[in-house]
Amino acid sequence: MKKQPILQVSEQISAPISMIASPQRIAILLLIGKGEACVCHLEASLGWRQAYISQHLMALRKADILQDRREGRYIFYSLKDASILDLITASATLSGLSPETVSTLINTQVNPSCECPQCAPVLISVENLKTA
Amino acid sequence: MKKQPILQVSEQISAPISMIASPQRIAILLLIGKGEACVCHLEASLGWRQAYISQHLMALRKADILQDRREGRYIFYSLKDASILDLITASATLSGLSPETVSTLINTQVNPSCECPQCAPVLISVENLKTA
DNA sequence: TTGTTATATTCGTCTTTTTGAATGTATTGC
DNA sequence: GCAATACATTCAAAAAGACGAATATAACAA
Repeated sequence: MKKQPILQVSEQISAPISMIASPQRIAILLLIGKGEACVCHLEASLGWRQAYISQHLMALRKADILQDRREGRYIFYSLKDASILDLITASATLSGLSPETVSTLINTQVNPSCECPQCAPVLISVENLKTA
Repeated sequence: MKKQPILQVSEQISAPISMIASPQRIAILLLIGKGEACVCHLEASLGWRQAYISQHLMALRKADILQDRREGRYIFYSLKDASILDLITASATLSGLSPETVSTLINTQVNPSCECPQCAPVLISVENLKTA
């Protein structure tokens, strides 16, 4: 198969699409949304094994779609370029979903099953408040 | 792996993306663009075997991304929803390509190697013109 | 009807990707 | 130091997809 110029450009174009072309990747990206999410958060929200989630995160990080930030024992992932959400929204529209449906999913909600600093911020008891 | 609601929606969202997540599919869609293209046109432009192209066209048709129209011996394919080009453009932008680069590729140019009615319209000779 | 052209389809193999299992590493608390 | 927690990495099996070869169909022409 000869490599036509158009195929070379197409290879470049298809890179981001190919990277996120799976329900799992889409779900992870939606959960991260415009905010941050740690692995335990995704674990609690998706119900998958930790290692499995890390594999996807690793791939997305290597593809420069995600970036990570360590905070103590937790590592928070966020989108390197939020416009990847536009791509997801565009695909959702094509499959008949309303942009609103997507936006409600994009919002990073607190998950009560997750115990990371973001989902379960340390509560200050009344007694501690007094001394503060 | 349990199926969380978000995964079900993600499956729906990922359908169009997954369908076009390959350089070959992208190239074909760009060549069709907002116009029409027959298989022989794609064959001439891409330099691939006919059967191989037909396989991709068949898949894209079954996925409701393409529609076809027969005209004599030729079958012309066109996008069922031109907004799939927006998805392609969005991915191109993410990979650092300018929207202009994409638009120049989208234009359906005539290919001198293709002999379909669109690329090589029947020329009326001077003599035939006289009698017309 | 027979041949030719344009395209479709089926089948099998090969390559890639996905996913699970097991294990490794970094950080915190004791 | 040691144990526990949060996450990463490697490896291999399984599933999916890509691609080539061969063949089928549909329309036109003679």
